[in-house]
Amino acid sequence: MTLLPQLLRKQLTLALEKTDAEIPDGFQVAISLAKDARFGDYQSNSAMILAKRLKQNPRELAQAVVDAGEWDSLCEKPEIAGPGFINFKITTETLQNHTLKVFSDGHLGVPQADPAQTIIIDFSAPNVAKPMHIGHIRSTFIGDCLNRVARSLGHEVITDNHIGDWGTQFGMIIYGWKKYLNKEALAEDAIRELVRVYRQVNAEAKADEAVMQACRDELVKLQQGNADNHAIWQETVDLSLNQLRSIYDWLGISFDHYLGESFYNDRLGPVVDELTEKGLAEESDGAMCIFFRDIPALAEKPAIVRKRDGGFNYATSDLATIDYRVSELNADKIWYVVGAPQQLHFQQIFAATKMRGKNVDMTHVAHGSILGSDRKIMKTRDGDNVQLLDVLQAAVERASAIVKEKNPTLSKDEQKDISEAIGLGAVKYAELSQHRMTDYIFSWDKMLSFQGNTAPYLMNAYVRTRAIFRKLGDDVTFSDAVTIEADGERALAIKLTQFGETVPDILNDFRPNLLANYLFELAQTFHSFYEECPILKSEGGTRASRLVLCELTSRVLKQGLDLLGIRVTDRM
RNA sequence: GUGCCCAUAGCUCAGCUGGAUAGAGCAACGGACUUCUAAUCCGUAGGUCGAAGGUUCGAGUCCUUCUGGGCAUGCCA
Repeated sequence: MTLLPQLLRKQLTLALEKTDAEIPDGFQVAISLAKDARFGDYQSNSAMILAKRLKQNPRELAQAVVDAGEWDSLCEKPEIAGPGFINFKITTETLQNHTLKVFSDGHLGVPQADPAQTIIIDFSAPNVAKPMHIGHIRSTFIGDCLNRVARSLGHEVITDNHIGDWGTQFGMIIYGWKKYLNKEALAEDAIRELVRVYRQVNAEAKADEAVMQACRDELVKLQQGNADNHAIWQETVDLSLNQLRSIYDWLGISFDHYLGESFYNDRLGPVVDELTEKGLAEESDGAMCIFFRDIPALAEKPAIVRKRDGGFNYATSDLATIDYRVSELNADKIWYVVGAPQQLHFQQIFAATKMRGKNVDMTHVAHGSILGSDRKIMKTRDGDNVQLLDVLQAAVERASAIVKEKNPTLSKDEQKDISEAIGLGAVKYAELSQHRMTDYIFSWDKMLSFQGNTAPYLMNAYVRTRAIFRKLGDDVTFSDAVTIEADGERALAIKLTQFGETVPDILNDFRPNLLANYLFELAQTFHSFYEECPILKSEGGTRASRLVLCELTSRVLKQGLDLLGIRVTDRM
């Protein structure tokens, strides 16, 4: 279905072509939301932009365009304001019809991508044998949201959790496993026990060179394929993954693949060989490096693909990963949802991929950092960061206390279900409603806030819609007419039609917060409508129309929140 | 040294490719619940958009310089 701004753009373009203005090549008119509802629904600044290029009077050009246009029933005759703004107000008739179209559209007005593309999203990527801490929520929630949005637009999405399951830390883990492991504790909470063992060995190794050497020996044995060490490593990975999966399950997040670093082990050597044969990598100070001499920003920043000691770096691993994704997974695009500090690394591997002649569109979807109370980044290595699970549990507990207080008659199961939806939703929304590049200091208040611009506010709007239909019973047949009279009805209807404009926008710059903002505004608009326009107490066509608006709000909120990874419940 | 990111109300943050009187939430103050869930609504108050220049009819947004923070910068990932 065609969105309202698209219809306006088409008419505006036709109008412009009828004037005698000389339109520069490639110039396209643009329609945006009206800055202020008093001006109308949509506006175009294109007359001013064009007039500037043509050195004409912007107001006169705007007037000529408006006069030349045929606006029919789409909108009132556009008004010109200020230096040359063109303001559009959709007619009531068009808005009513369009609202019905959205209501009967299976995608709620969201246009489907054509052609659909195969997109790999690489996100979350925690390390094995370590607990996820609060810093992991950014990549995890943003990645999951982009996955949901891209799928809803009709793309073929493959989610891949590129876990850190290989590396030097396994020397210490294996050494500790053999010497200090408590099997019972391992069965109880594997990651906790692995961390305990790792820390103990780490402390010893720092103090005792012999222990350090023993760890290195264990690592070498692992790398050379020693059966015992490989079995220990495998069990460590399996146990850790089980625990990670249970958190992902709780969060409603799933991955198509868990192709971690170890998966690419035997592909690293061949990558370096190929780079060397093609002359892309060269020896420097004993290491094999790719130089980017043609790219000023990277001219003095080579990427090391093989260390002096023969070991490989994560640049090598990422190049091998790209090969697999392109040749085996047929990726058109790869999105890396990884923190901003790794920008240089991605510039390098993207540049290297281009030099290798691979044709794949890659984006580093960077995000800011979560800072500790000392304003320092919470790094994965430090053990004493706030753990993700602790935050999630605290949020659910807090929600549970409030649910019990507000709605004591609910069954135990319902209370649990609702508390989880609210608590987990609140934490997700706190993350996703913020611009992804903003750094912020971790705050329990922020994560556990349930008032104002939060997930429970949006969920509450949904609950209000369901309460009405619960009261009405099952036998609701929706009217095939929407009549818009009250201000609250008009504001809600136009807002509802804008869901389909918002969702594709998210992927323009990978911004889940645009959707969060939209849904918050929708909920606000609905709450105002709800206060102003009684539904069940109204009659006839008004009632029927309001029920449609209410049901459509319900659907858009549910679907919109689902795209953020947030679940709704019928009561709360 | 070089590069990237950030600085907006008391606090936490929006502000899309330059556009109209810079917006929310929290906190504060004043109203609205025998009513479709008040986790709500309505209203009041709160700002030299870090500083100084520049481009433009128009700058929170673009350019330059400066200040103050964060991060990255050849053998961890």
